[in-house]
Amino acid sequence: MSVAMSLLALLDESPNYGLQLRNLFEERTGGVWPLNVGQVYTTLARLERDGFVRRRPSDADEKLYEMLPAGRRRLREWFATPTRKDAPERDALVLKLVLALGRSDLDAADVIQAERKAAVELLQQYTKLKRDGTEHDLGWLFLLDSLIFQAEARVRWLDMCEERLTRTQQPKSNRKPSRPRERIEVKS
Amino acid sequence: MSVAMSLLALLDESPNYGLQLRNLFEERTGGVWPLNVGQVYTTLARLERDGFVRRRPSDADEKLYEMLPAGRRRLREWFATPTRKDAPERDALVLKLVLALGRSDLDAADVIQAERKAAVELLQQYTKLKRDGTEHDLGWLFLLDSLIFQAEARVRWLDMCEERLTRTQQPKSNRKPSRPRERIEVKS
DNA sequence: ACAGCCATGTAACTTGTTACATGATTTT
DNA sequence: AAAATCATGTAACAAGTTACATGGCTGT
Repeated sequence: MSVAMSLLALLDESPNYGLQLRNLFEERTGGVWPLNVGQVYTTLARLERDGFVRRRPSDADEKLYEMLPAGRRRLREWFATPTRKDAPERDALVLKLVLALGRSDLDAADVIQAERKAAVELLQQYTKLKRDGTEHDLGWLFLLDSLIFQAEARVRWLDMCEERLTRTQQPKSNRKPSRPRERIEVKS
Repeated sequence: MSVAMSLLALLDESPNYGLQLRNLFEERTGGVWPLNVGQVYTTLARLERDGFVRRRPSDADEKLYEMLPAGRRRLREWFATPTRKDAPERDALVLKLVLALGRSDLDAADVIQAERKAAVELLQQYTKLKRDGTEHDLGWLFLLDSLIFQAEARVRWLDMCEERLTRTQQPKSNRKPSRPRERIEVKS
């Protein structure tokens, strides 16, 4: 849906061509969400099929797409309606931990540590990206902040999982000496 | 991938049938992530096609699936390797805000408010679910905590966006009187 | 027999995704 | 002219998802 709605939003500003739409999309999102050109064409075809857009008849090669009333309605509706799903999306990382818990052949704490390392690296990557970002577009800030917030939440969650895990395993005792892990500092 | 990996993990514990696998999955995830039975069968077929599992030949009706070495390798690899994507997933809500910023026909602040309301409701739903959860499974706790952390992060992000927005719009002044919004309390 | 559930499937569809083909235009 | 780049497309696939068909079993 995301790509389709993006194209509708862009076309609502002005009729446009495929590649140009790709470029606009990547501009708006600061290149954080790359978009394969091919997908623009496939998505445009699907939007056309569904009666949301059409190729402007007056255009020489009929490659210029423009909005149709149904498309405008769909877009308005999308903006107005909070995106709620009946069930939360399945989260690969969470699933991995849940499934790791039962297994005798691996230590859930190890999985947590590996994932935590990756998550922290990602977080630092985002904060760096935000710091070095030359663009001062508000949308770009929103996007980067979102990535950072989500990544932070993930790291904190992993920490809580680790804590919960060691707490329940405490009774068995003789755990590995838990070297204190480095504190991560995150500036908003 | 999530469903496929779940089935592999469950089959790694013991060979099993389609419906039983669905039930096990929903048990482990406390019903938070419903799984259509049909999808179990389609996914099993794909796993079989790829040589990760097979129908046990000794089984009467050949409906019992069991793990193959390649499947075990795949599973081990999945547990060992942090899930990193080359680009972050596109986030419909973030996208919506980014796209809303440019538009003259709607106020981004309204979109934020609507989404914030929905996000807070979701968060409260999760905290309630966690509080009332009769099961005390560790995996269930992990899962619920993850949902809560992510939802919290989302709400905070929306607040930050709103703040950023009003700050940049301040100059223009004569904004709507910003009634103080209710504080949400979240207990971990 | 029949209603109802258990269980297994499958056809069809959605969104996302990319590798490749093709033609047009521009640069060297 | 050859190479590079722009631009449009298409075929094919992955993963998720559901509506429906089918067959077996169980209790009334």
